[in-house]
Amino acid sequence: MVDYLSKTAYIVDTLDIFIVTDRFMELAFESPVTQADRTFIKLRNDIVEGVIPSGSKLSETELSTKYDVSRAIIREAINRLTASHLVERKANVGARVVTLTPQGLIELYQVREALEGMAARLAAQNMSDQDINALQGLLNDHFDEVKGGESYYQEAGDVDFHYRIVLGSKNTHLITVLIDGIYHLVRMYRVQFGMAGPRVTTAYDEHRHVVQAIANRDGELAEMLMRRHILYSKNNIERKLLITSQS
Amino acid sequence: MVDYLSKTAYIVDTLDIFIVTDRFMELAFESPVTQADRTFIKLRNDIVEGVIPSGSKLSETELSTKYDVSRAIIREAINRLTASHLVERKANVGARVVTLTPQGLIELYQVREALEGMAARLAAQNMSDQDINALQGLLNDHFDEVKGGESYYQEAGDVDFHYRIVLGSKNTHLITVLIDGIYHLVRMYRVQFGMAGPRVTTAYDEHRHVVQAIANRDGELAEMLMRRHILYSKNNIERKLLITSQS
DNA sequence: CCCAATAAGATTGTCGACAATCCACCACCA
DNA sequence: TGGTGGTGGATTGTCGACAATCTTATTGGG
Repeated sequence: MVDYLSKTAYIVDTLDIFIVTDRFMELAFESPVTQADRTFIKLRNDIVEGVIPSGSKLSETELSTKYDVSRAIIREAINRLTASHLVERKANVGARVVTLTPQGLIELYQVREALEGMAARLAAQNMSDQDINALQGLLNDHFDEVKGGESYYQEAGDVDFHYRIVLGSKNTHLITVLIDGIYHLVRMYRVQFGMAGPRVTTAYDEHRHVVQAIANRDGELAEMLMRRHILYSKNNIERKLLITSQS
Repeated sequence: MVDYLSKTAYIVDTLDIFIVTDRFMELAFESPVTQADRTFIKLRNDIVEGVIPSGSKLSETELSTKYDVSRAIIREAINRLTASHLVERKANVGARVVTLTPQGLIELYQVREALEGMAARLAAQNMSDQDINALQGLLNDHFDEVKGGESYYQEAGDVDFHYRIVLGSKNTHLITVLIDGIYHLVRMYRVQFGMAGPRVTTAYDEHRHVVQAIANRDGELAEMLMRRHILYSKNNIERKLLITSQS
């Protein structure tokens, strides 16, 4: 299993590297290394970005020629993607990219709410003072950006914020389920349903309150605030979905 | 991905069949079918039951002779076990069965608390009246057993109870993460740290209260009660761990 | 004309062999 | 003697071919 807390992590998305800032880079660059790893990451990225359309079939032979590896490697990659809930597989039939639905998005955010709420609670109890300081510094940087009108930085900032808190929980299960699994799906929804920027300033305030609760070592409050933050985010996305589906 | 809500589920543990009662059997018997599936289930069971000791190395060649299948199948099984957090794998080195630690048990129960709490909340909103009736009937049966002193049924009853609520959430992610992943680890801890029976009557009351909240369609309360139930359970196990480690 | 059984084609499942990597042991040198 | 570098053995990673299964098209019957 990937251990994000020590330096032995061996699988990390090459794309998230550009989202998560500086001090996590060291983790991120540690060893993808086997060919199955690389193919898995490429495939995952193509799926998340929509290069391989949602709902389409994943032919093993086709992919093996496309990515120039043997079928065994494609199979392993597909198996891992199945574990991440990015593709579904039926025995003797094949694998398909998951189809994105409003219902699926809602279910996803319900799980996020539960897990990240707990992560915030644990972070309040397990993060070092130093980590908390860094987190506050991060928020200040974001504030300057938001204030300066560079609102397109918000997405990266949001991801970074959530990553840090999840990692701060020091709970291996939480970390892997969220970072290896759910976050990729979330990003897939974001990209393919086309929801970037907004909600910048209010989200920023919510982040600040969560961090404040963590700094006060108030796990219960941190959990409540984080759950609300995610709930608002869900509502916001749902609203956007309704609008775009009407137009 | 396994779809427990429809009838297309294709991977189900053969052992859980004996734990989960009647009306889920139909789901459970649906198609294990590919050889990799069977090997995966056998291997998982041997790991959970401790036949393959916690922390031991999983040699692919050795297992392939032992289970009489090719190495490719063993590799696929190991990959799935890795996704379930039952084994850990390092590139070019090999796979090992996870080592069980008190810390790991605590982390596991933290995740359970978050996920099953949410499951109870969603079950209150998504279970059919009919399902709720069945659940209440189940509890009554358990009551008779507990009253009659057959407390060894409690473990099965407990598992059944939790399964139903998780399935009642109707949330695919919750269902797969808990049933395919976390529950097997929980059982592994139960078996190998040797913690069967007790806490029967109090746990029974807690179950009853949760069901009552669900019947009242009070999701918020159901979540709170479920979280407490799991928290108590965790504390109980921790206490036992301390005792056994002292003696 | 519609439905069912069947056969051909294509896709996934499984296997054994070869290549790349790691690990432990041993020799060699400071 | 302690450490460093290399070598041999064993294990994992990768590959292409064959077997089993599903899907689709076709043919025959009602």
